[in-house]
Amino acid sequence: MPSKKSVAARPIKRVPRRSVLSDDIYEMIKAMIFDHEIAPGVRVNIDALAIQLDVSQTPVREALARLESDGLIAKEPLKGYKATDLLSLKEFNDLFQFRLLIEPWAAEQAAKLVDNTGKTALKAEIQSANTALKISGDDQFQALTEHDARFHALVASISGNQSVADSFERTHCHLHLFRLFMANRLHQIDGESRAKFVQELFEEYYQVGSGQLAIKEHDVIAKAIIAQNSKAARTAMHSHIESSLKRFAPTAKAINSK
Amino acid sequence: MPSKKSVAARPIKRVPRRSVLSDDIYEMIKAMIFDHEIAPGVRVNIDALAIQLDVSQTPVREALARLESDGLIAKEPLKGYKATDLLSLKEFNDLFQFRLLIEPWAAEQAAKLVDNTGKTALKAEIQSANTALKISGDDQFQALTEHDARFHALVASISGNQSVADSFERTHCHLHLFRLFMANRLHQIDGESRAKFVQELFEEYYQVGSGQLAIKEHDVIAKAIIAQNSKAARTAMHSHIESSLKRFAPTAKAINSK
DNA sequence: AAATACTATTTCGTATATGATTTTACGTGA
DNA sequence: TCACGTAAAATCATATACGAAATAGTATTT
Repeated sequence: MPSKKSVAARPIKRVPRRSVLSDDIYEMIKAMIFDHEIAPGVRVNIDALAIQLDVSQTPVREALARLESDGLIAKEPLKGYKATDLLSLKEFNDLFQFRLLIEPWAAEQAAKLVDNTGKTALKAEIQSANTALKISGDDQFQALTEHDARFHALVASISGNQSVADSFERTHCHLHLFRLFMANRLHQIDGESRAKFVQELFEEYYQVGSGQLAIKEHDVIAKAIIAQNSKAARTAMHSHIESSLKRFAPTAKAINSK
Repeated sequence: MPSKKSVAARPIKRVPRRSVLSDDIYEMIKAMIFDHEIAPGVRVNIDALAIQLDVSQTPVREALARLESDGLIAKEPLKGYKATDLLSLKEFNDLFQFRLLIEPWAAEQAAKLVDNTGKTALKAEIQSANTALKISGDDQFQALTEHDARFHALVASISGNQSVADSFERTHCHLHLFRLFMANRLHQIDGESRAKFVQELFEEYYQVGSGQLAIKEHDVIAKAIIAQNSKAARTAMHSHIESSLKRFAPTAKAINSK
């Protein structure tokens, strides 16, 4: 009797769930940290989080263990997990110094090793940045930040060195920068003392100015890599990171002197 | 009635368990990977591991999630965890390239920023290396490897840049190198064809030669840092990593062409 | 009134049980 | 003999329940 059954069973598309629940939970919690739904320094209650996400504790625990490894969550034994604090000014500078050590080299290697697939990917990413620039309103900074993260990860991956690419990704630098930015913006809302100063700084400088500048610098880097000009790629990446540091420094300072 | 009880309860030393079980399990599993109790590429059965370590599945899962983040364990959804394969020749070279990017810089910074605490720690670590050299037999290589890992981590930490120190630690480079070495040695036992070649290579070259050479190079680096000669520290670290690469390359090649 | 001790509540850590998916083994048929 | 299919075993993923530890709050004592 089963011959017909096997035929009948065929159409049932076996989609072997590509991701498991704990992976989804990991991404969800990361997103919650990203947009300050879980604020820096705030305790994370496993029970409450499990209830909120409507799952059991087990996948939440696995996700938190990974996030701890990532340095996004800190664990105090027998006390609980808490979101890590925002970058101090020193950590902020250290992070950029680290990037200066590996990213210019990565860009140089990328220029040496890039193939057609890589060139296409770079062009596509630059294209998506230009699209992001046309977005207006609140989402623009997030769109630009996401492009930024993807672009730098792409260059690192084209460099061909997995160790370098991994170490860069694990800094989660764009996540940290976005958290700084968000914290600053949130901070303005209640403490309106320096409102004018910071308001201008962001609405003007970051959303438009910095965004466009960063995109233009990305463009220079991408063109150098595509042209396989390794020296140009290296120096373009170097100065991009340095000017990025300069653009973000006021934010980092403002937060740390709050 | 409880006054006497409180007095009686006093002597019970409250040792607030400094580490939690899942952390211990994490270290245990890492150690099992380290000495090939869990061989590269082999599936890790959660149930069996939990029974073997005499704990429940929960801490094992948390530990495996962290090890996955570390790149020591790979996860295939709904299939299970498996120990990552040994470094390919390319990964081996990439890893050393990565180290060349950050460690010479770290040594340079360490020389600039080192304080008395750091100097003392460096001297102590060099001392422990000389002790390790006096060990005879099977444990010597492990002792030297452990010193090696500690020394490089120490320099990275003295550099003062947490991002750099973290990214270095997370490469687990000494763990990977030791696994390569162990695999090579284990491989010789059954496949005795190239036994003489490899036997000599290790008993002679690595256990004595490479060990002593590495220690001497460490000594040069340590002295440069203590003398706060940053340029010397940088170049010493650079050439140390390069000669380390040369010493280990035959092992990496032998394994990958097995 | 202040400090200490005790109790209660919350929260974490661990263990066990259940359901879903995959792998393996076996048997039937070509 | 090989291929296909079914069934059983193993294993992963998730949920729930229980026990232990820490914090907070309250009461009592000095």
